[in-house]
Amino acid sequence: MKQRTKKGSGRRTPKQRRARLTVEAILDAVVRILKREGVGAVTTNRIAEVAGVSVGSVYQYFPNKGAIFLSLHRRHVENVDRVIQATLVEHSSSPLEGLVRALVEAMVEAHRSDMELHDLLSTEVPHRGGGTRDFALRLQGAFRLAVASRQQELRKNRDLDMVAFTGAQMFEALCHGVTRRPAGLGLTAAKEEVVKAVLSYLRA
Amino acid sequence: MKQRTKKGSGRRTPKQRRARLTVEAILDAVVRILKREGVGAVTTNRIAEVAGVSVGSVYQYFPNKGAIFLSLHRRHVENVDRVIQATLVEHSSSPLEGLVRALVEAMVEAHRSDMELHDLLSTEVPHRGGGTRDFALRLQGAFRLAVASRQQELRKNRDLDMVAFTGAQMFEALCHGVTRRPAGLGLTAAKEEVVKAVLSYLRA
Amino acid sequence: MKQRTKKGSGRRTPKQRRARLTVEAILDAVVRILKREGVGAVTTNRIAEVAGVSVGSVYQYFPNKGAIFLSLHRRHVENVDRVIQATLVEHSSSPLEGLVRALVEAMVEAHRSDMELHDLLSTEVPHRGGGTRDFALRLQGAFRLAVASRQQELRKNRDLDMVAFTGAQMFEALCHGVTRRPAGLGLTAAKEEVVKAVLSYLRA
Amino acid sequence: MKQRTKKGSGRRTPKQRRARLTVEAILDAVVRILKREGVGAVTTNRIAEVAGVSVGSVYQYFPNKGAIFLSLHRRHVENVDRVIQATLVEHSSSPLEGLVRALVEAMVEAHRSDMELHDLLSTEVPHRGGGTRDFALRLQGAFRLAVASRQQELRKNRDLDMVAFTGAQMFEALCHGVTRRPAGLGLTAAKEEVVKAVLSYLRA
DNA sequence: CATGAATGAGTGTTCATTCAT
DNA sequence: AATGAATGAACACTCATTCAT
Repeated sequence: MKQRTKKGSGRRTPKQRRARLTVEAILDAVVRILKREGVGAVTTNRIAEVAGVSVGSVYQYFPNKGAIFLSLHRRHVENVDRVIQATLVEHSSSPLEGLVRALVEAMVEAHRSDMELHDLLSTEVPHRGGGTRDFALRLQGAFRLAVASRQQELRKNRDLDMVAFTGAQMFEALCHGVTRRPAGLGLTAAKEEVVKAVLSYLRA
Repeated sequence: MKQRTKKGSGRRTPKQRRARLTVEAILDAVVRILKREGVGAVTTNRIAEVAGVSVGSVYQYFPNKGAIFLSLHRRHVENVDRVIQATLVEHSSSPLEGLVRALVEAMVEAHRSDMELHDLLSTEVPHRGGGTRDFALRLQGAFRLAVASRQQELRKNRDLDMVAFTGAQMFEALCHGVTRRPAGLGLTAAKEEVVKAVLSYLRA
Repeated sequence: MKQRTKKGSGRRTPKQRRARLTVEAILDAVVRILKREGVGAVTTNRIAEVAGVSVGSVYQYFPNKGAIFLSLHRRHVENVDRVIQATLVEHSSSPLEGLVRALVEAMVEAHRSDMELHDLLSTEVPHRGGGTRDFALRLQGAFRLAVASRQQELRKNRDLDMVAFTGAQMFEALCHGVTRRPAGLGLTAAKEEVVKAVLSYLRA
Repeated sequence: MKQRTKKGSGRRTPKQRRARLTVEAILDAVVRILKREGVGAVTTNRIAEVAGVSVGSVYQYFPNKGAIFLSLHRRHVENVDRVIQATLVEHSSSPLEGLVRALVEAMVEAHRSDMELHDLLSTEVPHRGGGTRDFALRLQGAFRLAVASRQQELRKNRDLDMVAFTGAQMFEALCHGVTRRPAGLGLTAAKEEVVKAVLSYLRA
């Protein structure tokens, strides 16, 4: 209230900027520790140390350790979600195949950039559905939209809910799979296989 | 060395039987605590208490806490694996569709019986790939086998490795999905959708 | 030094008035927290919050947390002391019985108004004799005075120091007792009993 | 259940004996730290160190730090209570004066032996009525008993409840006072003054 | 003077693990 | 082999205090 930029622009007050920076520093610190030293090394004091702040500051922004992990999960999920939504919009008038290919491309890319982190997050960090559920639902929504507006490419009388649910499920799993594919399988081929799989299901 | 049955028969000594029982009691205790009280409540002392043995005994059979979780993971994976392998054998001469349907049926059943546990294990209990990797590979193997012996039902010149990998991936994800399907989707329909999805991919 | 009213009048500068107000706000905040949330909740930050000032301001007026409690103790003790001294003066020429009755009346009244606080202060807040000793001494002084000027009502050759000490002790304890009397004992009766007890000792 | 002495004697099993010993060691450690280093130095780790056990053991016998202080309070109160009750019984047929004198003697003695501790406990250690209330009630009970069986020494129609309440209150305060009397007042004289005060009240 | 974000030493408490019995 | 009391390193979290703005 006290400190406001003169114009009601989108710029944040210095306070808010600093806060956001600190929060990012903390989350990044967790990621760094996670990768370099494993979950066991992630203590609140270590986080503070690596983030270059004091433990007290960590607790200024997060009520407890769990909240930090949750935030991390959320950040990851939001990143991916953003990419997906953007792709969806960008290809709103492409034929199904183009859209699916773009989605696969985007998803795989989003994960390849930080796949190690994502793996750690999902296997080693406790997460009572922290946003994961949410993400799954949004992905379903995306699929529903994509399919609904392209009914002419699909067989009639298919249960849209079912298709969205199953399609989203398959899509996510297979995209993850790409980053984990055994040596010997090429990246491009693997992605193309995902596209093929998804399309063959949708068109079944 | 001291206590052995006189004959080298297959029967175990009482000692060994007791040991096996204790191990089972311990693993079951973990499951019970996990379900009723959450991961946070799973301490070695609590495990011993619920299992009806002393902490010392727990350490008689497991070198450390991690080993208990690993064993639990392994037990679960082995259960599922056993079912899969059995189905594979049983339907070794069925056509592809029959086999896939049977596999889905078996997999879903195996998970439905203890889906809550499996979810907890995979989201809340740290597991450095303990057996999960293994399981994925075996599943791929199963798919490779199934597909290889039914090449006539598939299009030619498909990369068997790729198909096995992608098929297995999809199969597992979708089967899991069935137990998590939104209210409104029937169980039978959901399973049939999985069959459809897998088949349409394999036959693509 | 900078800001002073031009004349050395008794009126305080606005600064000083504000300061006094802030100090009172802080002490009141402590009392409020003490009553509503217990000692455990009394942190310097909470005090500042409830007082409507910043932590920094709290430290402007008190060198540390202990000083706040000390001040509170002192404030309470001074309140009571003021009442006692006033009564003493007012009844300087009354006979012993009248004085004692008036003292009891005043003391009980002073405590009844904030007995809860006083109890908390004496049982839950650490206080290395902060002022309590002082108060006891002043009370003794009061008794010494009262008794010395009424020697004719007492038996001869009694040790004045002893009588003042014991009388003051008894007086304080019994007055406190009145506010803690078990249900069933009337207030007036309880006070009269204190008067009786003190008088019978002094006249013994 | 397992370990029992052959005869159902009062002897405890070694386990219980050891436990009791540890508990005592812990409480004694607190007292020692309290006296030598002040309340501020009483941390659970320090307690363990001084008691010669591990922190873990401290928590084996006390659920939390507060419980230790409570136990200490209780131990003190029980000590005093025991002495009082014993005196009461021993002098059940003495005249009032003898009983009161004995009670004062006992009480002062009980406190003189560890007056420093008692002061610290009541001024520096938080204690939400931990047994103090209880003790006050038992003391009242004692007085009621003492007075009731000696009605012939008292004036008629006095409210027994009132007398017990006020008498106990006075008794405790004055006995405490003895250990705090100003230099110049002799111990014997001070005690005798207490006797005089109590008697003169009871006989008023 | 006021502010309140930042600090970090220090605290209570837990829990995997050991080992004397 | 079984027991479970004892251990103590390690952790999450608090809060009195400071100081740049």
